[in-house]
Amino acid sequence: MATSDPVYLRVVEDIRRQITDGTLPPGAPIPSRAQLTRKYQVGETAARHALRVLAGEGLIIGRVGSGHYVRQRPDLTPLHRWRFLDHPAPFAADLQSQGRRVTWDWHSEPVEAGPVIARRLRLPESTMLTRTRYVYRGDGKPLQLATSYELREFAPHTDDERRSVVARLYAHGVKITEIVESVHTRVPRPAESDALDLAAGVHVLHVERTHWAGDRPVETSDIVIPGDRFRVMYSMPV
Amino acid sequence: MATSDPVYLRVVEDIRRQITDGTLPPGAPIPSRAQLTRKYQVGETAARHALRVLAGEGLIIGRVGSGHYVRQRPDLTPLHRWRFLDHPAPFAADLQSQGRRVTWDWHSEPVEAGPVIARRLRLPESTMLTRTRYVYRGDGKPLQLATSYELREFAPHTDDERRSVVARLYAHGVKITEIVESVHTRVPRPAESDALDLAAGVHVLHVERTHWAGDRPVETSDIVIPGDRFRVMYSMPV
DNA sequence: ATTGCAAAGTTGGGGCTCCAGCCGTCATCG
DNA sequence: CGATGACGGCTGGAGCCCCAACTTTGCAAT
Repeated sequence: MATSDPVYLRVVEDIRRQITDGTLPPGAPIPSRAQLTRKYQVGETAARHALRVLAGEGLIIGRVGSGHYVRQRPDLTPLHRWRFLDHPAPFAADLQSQGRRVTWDWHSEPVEAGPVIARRLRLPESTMLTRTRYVYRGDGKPLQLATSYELREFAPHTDDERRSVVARLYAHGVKITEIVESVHTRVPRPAESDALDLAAGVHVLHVERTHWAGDRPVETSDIVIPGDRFRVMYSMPV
Repeated sequence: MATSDPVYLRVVEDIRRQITDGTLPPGAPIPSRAQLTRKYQVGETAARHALRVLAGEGLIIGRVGSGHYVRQRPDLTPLHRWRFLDHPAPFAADLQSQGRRVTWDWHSEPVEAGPVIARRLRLPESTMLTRTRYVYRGDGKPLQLATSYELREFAPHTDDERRSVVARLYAHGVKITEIVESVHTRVPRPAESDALDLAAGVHVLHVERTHWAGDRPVETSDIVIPGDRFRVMYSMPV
């Protein structure tokens, strides 16, 4: 705008425009630091900063040794961690710190993908998937519903495999390059109210998470957490 | 964790701990770049990066020429902009770009603060405040309810003054040093459903915004925007 | 006592450089 | 023909430096 706009902004705005208008589609490589300095006639510092800003906005993702790429869902801000309103600790850590027992409930019977999951995994609706369900419990009451879906060949067998999706898929030769999370609050569905034993009017936080290997979604999960006890808050990795 | 943790993390973790455990209260000054390099025996680059990361987490705020300070609400992530799900433009810009008429509806009759607003402004409940209400309309239907409260002496008189809170208060010798926003989605209250003519089951986005001058809150506002058309998303300034 | 001003300190933008560790590719060797 | 290893490119961490713009402070002059 002004006569003396920061130099790095020129780079940021140009690349941002190319991503939002589709010139650079999801997965497309962004020029490297060295290339940017030549292309925009800026110093390396400005080029680095521009890349960091774009990564902070969730438009691109940097992969060490490889380069920067347009994220699969540049429209969704990456979630770094979220917090309870009256609790400084991140949610996952919070569960542990309160000494709540976590039980694993794994369903190995294959299920049909269905329209929602099929769209997220780019598969035909009739594809048979493995459904893994974790139910976190504390004081005997369910605290969270988490269901993940993946191809049967990736199904976990040991408890260790159940713990880390990334490590398990890596063992199958599938390398997770990106995790996309979409978070919002909403009214719980009847089935969720039932399962979580919710009082009327209580909201839930809904997290949709998809693991990508390159341009291919390979695993997706839904987490439903009851509560008006927190607000969704984001903290960006810098 | 590992043997070779980044240097800047030591600084980040130490300051973060001091903020979360109350050693550094809201408003407290953070050591400057030069002081950090001496105190932690790190380079200036590491010190700067540490400050940037903490600012990115919403724990501290940098003021040019003055220094870095603990934010008044380090528990709330600062909102940079938010987006529609199916719209790349930020919300405010979006309204303008769609050519929607914005009407100003300013109530000069003083109102009592009441418990919620009084707590946010740290005033007695009986304090008489000026209530300024903006109602954005498009196609004749209300699009957004925004109500802001402030001391009567700061009341706006011209349309220009109504536009910028920061500029108006500055004219009164009150300098805004920080803006704290808390955002969440929820079920609309009956009065809001009425005013915004909402269908049953439609959620609203609720933004609570407070302007701070030093350690004193001087103006606060509530914005209620209807819609399941968007998700709350944050993009941190880096 | 009040005003004005200069000096010192601080942030944010920017430049340059070096290096470890990682990734891909390509050529060479068994 | 397949495996191995070397090499170049890339990111992220880190160091040092310079400067403009801004704030704060303290001193000096009115």
